[in-house]
This record gives sequence, structure tokens and C-alpha cells, in this order.
Amino acid sequence: MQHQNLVNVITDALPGLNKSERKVADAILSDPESATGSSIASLAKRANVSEPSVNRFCKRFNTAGFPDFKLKLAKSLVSGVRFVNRNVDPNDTVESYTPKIFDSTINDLALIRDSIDHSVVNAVVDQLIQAKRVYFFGLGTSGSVARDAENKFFRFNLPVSFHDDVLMMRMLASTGSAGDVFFVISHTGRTKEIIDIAEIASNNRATVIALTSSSSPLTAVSSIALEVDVPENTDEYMAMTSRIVHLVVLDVLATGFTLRRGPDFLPHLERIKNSLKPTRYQSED
Amino acid sequence: MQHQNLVNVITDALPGLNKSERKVADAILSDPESATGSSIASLAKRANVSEPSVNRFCKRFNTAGFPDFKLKLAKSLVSGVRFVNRNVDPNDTVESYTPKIFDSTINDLALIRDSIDHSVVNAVVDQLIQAKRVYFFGLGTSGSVARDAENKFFRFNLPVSFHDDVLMMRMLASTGSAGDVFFVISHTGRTKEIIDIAEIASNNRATVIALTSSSSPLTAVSSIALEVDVPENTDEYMAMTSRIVHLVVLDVLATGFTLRRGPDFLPHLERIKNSLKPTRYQSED
DNA sequence: TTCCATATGTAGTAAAATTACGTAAATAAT
DNA sequence: ATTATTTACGTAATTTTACTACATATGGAA
Repeated sequence: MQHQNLVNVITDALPGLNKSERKVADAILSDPESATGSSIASLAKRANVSEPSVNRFCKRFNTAGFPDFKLKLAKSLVSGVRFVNRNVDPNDTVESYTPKIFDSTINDLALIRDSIDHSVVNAVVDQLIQAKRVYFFGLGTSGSVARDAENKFFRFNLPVSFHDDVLMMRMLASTGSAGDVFFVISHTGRTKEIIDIAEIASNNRATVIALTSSSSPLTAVSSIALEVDVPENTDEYMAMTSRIVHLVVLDVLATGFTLRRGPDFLPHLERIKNSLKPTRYQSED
Repeated sequence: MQHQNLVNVITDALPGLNKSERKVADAILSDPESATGSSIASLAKRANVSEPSVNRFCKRFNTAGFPDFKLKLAKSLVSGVRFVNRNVDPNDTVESYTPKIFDSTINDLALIRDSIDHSVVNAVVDQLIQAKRVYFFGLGTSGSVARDAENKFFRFNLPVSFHDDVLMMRMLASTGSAGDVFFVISHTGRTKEIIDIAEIASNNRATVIALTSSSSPLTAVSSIALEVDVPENTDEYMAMTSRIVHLVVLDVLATGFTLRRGPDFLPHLERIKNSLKPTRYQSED
């Protein structure tokens, strides 16, 4: 858990602490924000313990010392506040809910950035490079992600299509074979139809790549699973950010693809870019 | 600017700095992460300036001193934005290009979060609330955004559709009238067809909302323009992040919409959520 | 009670940051 | 061009902060 929150760690450790450590913990938890700004002396005073006690407390939590502890605490607060306390509530105004939505998306992206499995990304790029054909499948919101993926990957001179119709998916899966890549996108990874379809493709020895949450049924029936666990959103008002994370993961894959193809491939991309020029009013600057 | 990121603030201020301040800035920006961990002495040495110069540098950026500066810098780094201007280059490996893609997206989101015009957001929500009907229009990548918007807004018990076919758009625009909202999404805002269509709708006294870049021709022919200026991506390898920013802006609008509707509306959303349950394998946890 | 281990504090030391001040560089004025 | 004046920067002293070594206390087990 790279992203374990110091505040939570301290709270969890609370029962196992001895008297003075407990006092320090209480002092910090009662106002973590101010703790990040205070000196070891003032915190010791506030907790009614000696300075070395505070220092020892810090080391107990795997920090180099008090300054390092403050740093990590401060970081925890930034992400902590945004994860925990930044839900949209009915009294929010535009000024307050707008940054909340942005922040929650940003945080999810940062989370996945730090937890994504690079070797899986590499393996997926391998498969895409070798693919005879790539199908992007997705329903609902993931359908939009699949559509975007098509728009991105067709540039690679590769037969690509996206589908959001389960009957089409079924038929395509049933005619799939080795060399075909079925790239299945699903936030939950629990949609029965999608799992069925992935299984059909898999049985035909086609490659099934899943972009979904970990330990989902879809993962089980896939050749490779890009597991992306975006925290479940319980807030009624808050949007589902997983689709955005999925889009960025696809950007990463496309980048990996481009790099693998090498610089000789860039003129091709340039040509596609230029093809749209006549459809636009040119900007003056 | 509550949300202004220290790294960005420093980058922006770069041109106005004097020699030694510049050296300090460079030293920090070259490796902000390590800067948060080092002492004033070591940073001064690394930047080839004296300690007070570092201290003055810190105060210049509205911090109490070096420790406070480090704290704020650390927080800025957590909130996601790390290496602002690092492009993907051909020698990148998965380990290096993956965070770059994420970071550039995160950075763009943070940028728009801090620059978006709240009054415009409010005005757009006003229009959507009053709308008899909403059409989301987009081509190419923006088509996927429009599709996602449809998937989001239909939940509001509102006649919504998305279109990525210019002929359909044209026909719909020509039959539009007051009370209809045409929500036109375009990264460049320079696509001739789209501008034509927006103009047709506008002439029919329908409301045209544009989600596009500022001072584009599309803005000119729209009733309201949500101007979102995502830095142009010159890097061949880097993905276009504007579509992601657009998606988040639509999330913001949907949130505004939900809040405006009030808590009585939540059961309706819950019902939609529940309608999908039978399509899924339930999770055990 | 005595012993040992753990817990906590005291005092000294080292390190870090800041301030006051002086010199150098750059700019403006003559 | 020269001088005056402002601004930039560094040196050195001071203050604040953090850490270490050591001593004392506290609590449990023999």
C-alpha cells in the first residue's frame, strides 16, 4: 500500500501505543493540519510529553524523524482530505462543487498512476502489436471509452472497430480466432453478457484483454487483465471516474504502441493529422 | 487561488526571477520531490547560491520560510501534478512513459479546475434545467464525449440524444426551436461543419452551448461558451487530453444539474442504478 | 523485594533556518 | 563617463529546531 494514509495508520495503531505515544497521537489527530506546521517543541508541549517522545513517536511510524513525519503527514492530509471529506453535498455551490469533481478525478488518476502494473501494460502492448485485428467492446459508459479507443487505434494502420451492441459482440466473438484481440472494457467486470462474450472469444483461442477492476469475473475469463481499481463512489452526486481512468490507460497503451513501432511510424500519424486540415478554419496565430 | 499548484506558480514566475532566484527555481523544478526532503543548506549548494537566497526565494512565493515552503511543495506534489513539462521521448520505457501520460492529464485537469469560469458553468446549468430537449453533438473524439454525455444526462428524465453524424446534426439543427439546447463539443472549435450547424440552430433561436477552446469561431456563434483551453500538444507521442477535460466538465454540469433538482430527485437516480443489477453477477464482499 | 525491561524525561549537542548587516552588481541620474 | 541609488546577494552571527546520550522512573516477573 504505497498510498496508505498516515492519519489512518496512526488511528489503527492507537490501541498498541503506550502512554506518551498515545498522548502524541491524540494531539496530532485532534488537529493534524496544525501539527504539520508546528515544531517538535510546541507539539510536545501540546501533548504534555517531552520532545524525544515526539521524536520516538515519529520513528515508530517509519519516518526519519519529526520533519520527515510532518512531511508525510502533510501529504496524507492532502490526499486524505480529498478522498474522505470532499464529497459533494447538497449545500455546495458552483465554486465548491467544481473543484471537488476535478479533485476526485485527479486523485483517482494519481492513485492508478502509482499502482498500475507496468509489466501488464507491456504485455498488452505486445498483444496489440501482434494483433491481426482489434475489437473494442464496451456497454453503457464503457461504450464511449471503446469508441474513443477505436478513434485512437485506427491511426496505427490496424483493423480496429468498437462495438456497443451485445449481439454484434457475440457474433464477432464467435467468429474470432488466434490473432484476433478482443479488448473488453467494463468498470465492474460483472456484466453477465460481457463475460459470456469474453468467454466465447477465449474459447476460440482469440486473445481477450480486459480493462476492468481486479478480481472480477471478467478477469478470470481473460488472457490478460489490466486491473484498474478506482474507489467505488458511494456519493450520489459524484460522477463515476473509472471511465476517465480507462481512457488514460488507453492513452498509455497507444503511447506504448507508438513507441514500439519506432520513429519511422511518425509520418503516418502526421498524415492523418493533416487530413483534417481542410475541414477547419485555420487559426490566425 | 486556493488551488494553485506551487510547481506551476514557480514555473509561471520563472521569467520574472533574478539570477539567484532562477537558480533556486531550476534546482527545485528539476527534482521537486527531493527538494521537499532536503535542508536549506543542501538545496543552496545544489543551486549554487547562498542559504539566505533560498530563504528569500521561499518568501517570495508567500510562504513563511523554507520549512513552510517545503510543506506546501510536498502538498502540491501529492495533489498529483509532478513533472509539468516532460514529454514522452523515444527512449522511454513503460515505467517512464506511463506516469508521464497520467501526469500530463492530471496537470491539464488541475489547470482547468483553477481557471474555469464558475458563472458560465452556472449559466449552462440554468439552460440545461430549462431545456425541453438536449442534443449533444461531437465529431471524432468529441463524438465519444457526446456519447458519454448522453449516457449521463438521460438519467435526468430529459429527452437527450447524442449525434456524431453531420447530416443528422444539420437536420436536427434546422428543426430546432427555442427551448431546444444544442450542446456542441469541439476541441478546436474550428471545424467548419460544426460551426455551420451551430449557426443554423442559433438562427432558429435554439440555445447553443459550446464546449470548446476560447476565441474559436464556434464560440462566436454560440449562446454560451464553456471555454476550456487545454495546452496544445505538440508532442507526437502524447495523447490529446482535451477530451478528458471535457468529460470532467460534463461531470461538473451533471452535478450542478442534480443539485439544482434537489434531493427529491435522488430516488430517481437510485432506480436507474438498480435497474442494472440483474445484468451483473453480484460481488460477494 | 529484587531484577530486568521498558518507558519517559533531562540536558547537552548538532543541525537547520533565519536575521542583521555589509558588499557587490546593476540601474538611473547627472 | 561618473556618481548616486537601488537592488541583489553573500557572510557571519543568532536563534530556533531536532536529535542523541544518558539518567531516572515505572511496571511487571522471578
